Amino acid sequence: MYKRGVRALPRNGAAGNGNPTLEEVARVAGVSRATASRVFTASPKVSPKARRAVERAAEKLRYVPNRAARTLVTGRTDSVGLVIPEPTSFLFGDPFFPRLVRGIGEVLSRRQLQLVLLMPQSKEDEARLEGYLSAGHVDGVLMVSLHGNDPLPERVHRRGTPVVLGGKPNVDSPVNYVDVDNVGGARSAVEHLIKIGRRRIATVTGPLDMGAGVDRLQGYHDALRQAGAQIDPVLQESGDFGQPRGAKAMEALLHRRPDLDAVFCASDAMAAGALETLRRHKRRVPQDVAVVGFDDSTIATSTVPPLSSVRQPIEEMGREMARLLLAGLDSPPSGGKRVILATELVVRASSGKGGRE
Amino acid sequence: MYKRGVRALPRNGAAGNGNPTLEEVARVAGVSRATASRVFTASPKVSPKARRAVERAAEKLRYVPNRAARTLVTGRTDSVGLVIPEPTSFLFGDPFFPRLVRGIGEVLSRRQLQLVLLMPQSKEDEARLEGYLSAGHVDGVLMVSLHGNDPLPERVHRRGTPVVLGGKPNVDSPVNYVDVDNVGGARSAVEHLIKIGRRRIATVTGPLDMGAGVDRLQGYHDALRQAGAQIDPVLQESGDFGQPRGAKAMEALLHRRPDLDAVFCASDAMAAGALETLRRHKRRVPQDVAVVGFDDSTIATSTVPPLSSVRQPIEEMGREMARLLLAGLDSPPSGGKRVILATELVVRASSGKGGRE
DNA sequence: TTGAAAGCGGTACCAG
DNA sequence: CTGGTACCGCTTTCAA
Repeated sequence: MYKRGVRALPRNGAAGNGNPTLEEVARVAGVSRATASRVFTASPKVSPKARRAVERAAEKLRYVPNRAARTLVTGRTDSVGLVIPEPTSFLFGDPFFPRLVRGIGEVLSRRQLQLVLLMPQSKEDEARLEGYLSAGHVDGVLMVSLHGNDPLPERVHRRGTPVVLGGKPNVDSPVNYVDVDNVGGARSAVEHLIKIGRRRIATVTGPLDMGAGVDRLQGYHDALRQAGAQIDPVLQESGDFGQPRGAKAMEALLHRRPDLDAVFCASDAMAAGALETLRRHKRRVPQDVAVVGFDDSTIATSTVPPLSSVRQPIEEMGREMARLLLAGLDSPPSGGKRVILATELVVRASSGKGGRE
Repeated sequence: MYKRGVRALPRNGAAGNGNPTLEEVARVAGVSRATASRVFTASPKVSPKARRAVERAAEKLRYVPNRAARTLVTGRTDSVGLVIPEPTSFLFGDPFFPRLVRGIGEVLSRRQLQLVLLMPQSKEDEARLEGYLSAGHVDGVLMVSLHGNDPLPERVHRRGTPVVLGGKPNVDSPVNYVDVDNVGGARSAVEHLIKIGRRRIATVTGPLDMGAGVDRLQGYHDALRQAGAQIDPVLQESGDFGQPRGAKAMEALLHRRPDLDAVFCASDAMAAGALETLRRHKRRVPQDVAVVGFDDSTIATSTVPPLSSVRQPIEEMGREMARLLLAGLDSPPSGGKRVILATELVVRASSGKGGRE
């Protein structure tokens, strides 16, 4: 009874194409499949002669190992997914993401891991994505820009796939995450505004269904409270990190409190929007209204006047996420690890020299 | 002699985690593995009773089919890769990509295919990527923004993986592609400039290692030649599609030909850069110098004055790429299919009313 | 150092 | 309609 070659015609399924298999390489090299395999798994115990024979055969046949087969036995895919559930227009417009991806890529690339970016655009996409991630397409998952109480990370985590979040999840969750000190950053921004003598300090918040949005608002509150100031909801308007909403929010704030003398925006893009509105309303910046943003992105230096802003180490955040994931790849399922990175206030003309102090 | 459960301890490799297998689902459901499999492959021949039993068991065990195993036998992964070999800063900055991704995503999503974005950042990344793509991680590959004579698409194509390019490859290649009519678009832009009476028409080209760059320059030449004008290399400066280079190129052109009266830029971003430079040199647009861009992106309407530009159907290009790939997924390896989409000139103030005609 | 063989978790053919 | 079973291509004992 044969074990192979029983069929008259090759079955049509089978890895689709007629790519060479390890078996064929072994045959050409005149060794067993086991030995050939050892060559590709960098196993130590192979004679130089056998190794060369296999390498030559592989080259000749243009052999590439079938990942599905390898994954099936090793349980590894050597790739990790980065999930960003944002509309493409947002994803590609925000200067945050390229920096994050760069940081992540640096670390993963060194470990020969393939980074695949996944961008669910709808509820159905997310459902399918859960299957994709749970079914062993990737060894681990990084997720950022989660809104609301997205169940995806926990679900994937529960299936035994290592997960690291960028940004604190909204609900308490056993999933590892890396975040920047949003509370502290916002607090230092507002403290700075207080120090330069501003008293009616407004804020344009981020999306309040995201940790970053909530925390930056928290920092704003903390600083005011600590200075013994009242928290006035009229001085607070919510946004979405995008420039148009920043402009609109500023409009609303000016309407409600024409006498405000400073505004802290939870992103540079929104701060840029606020500047537009202030200009239209003939408010001088920083003389009449001081402005501080958050991110210290390229936007901050290209506005007129340049924006004071809270700098976050985004590349480092990406690197740290990747490192945390790598750690989780080797060791058994871990959870509850968190890393918080420091932020730093950068003062520029929008709240600095030329002001009225 | 047992076939299963021979080992005292479960082997540690094996799909890593202890996720439930089809075998277990079948056992719980009281049916054979074959029947259970039929339920998940949407095979018609299953009794309602058996089907329900399997579904219940699967639910209870939180079963998710192992993709590697399935792929190994079917040869399909139900995912397709989109390769964009650009630095992250460029990728995320250019308004071209979100629109393309949106178009692609629309079509793929409907077919339940997972889109994975791959962004090689270095030569090593590209080498690894070739392995990833060739090893059967994806059923098909879309590639855009290829520079020079990148061998990747042909290599992957030769391994039997369907490939569709966005943008004409530089060398003649058997790979399918979708492109917009860059030559025609550029020609109509320049014809328009001629028609409004401009005679010393300069151009800032795209990267000349890309089809889009070459073709738009070609269109510029065609229009001039057809009008019986000389082609003056002094009126030509090369760029990279990015805004800073557009500004610099304009600088150089003004220096060489202070009397130029129009400029055709191969991208809106570069046209925006050119506008900056013209403003700095106190040239009025369009009175002294008319400007036309390419892309008709959001940039075009936000500059002062708004830019005339060549509109390209980018979402449609994405959709068409996806459709072409889908066609290739079902049928045997095809090649040489090409789709060219029409472009359209949109005239705005930078070359229109208020001019000197 | 090497080869034989037992699976990894599915799919699909073949009998019944 | 169902179960038994032969693979898919590779890794990894186990013995030789």
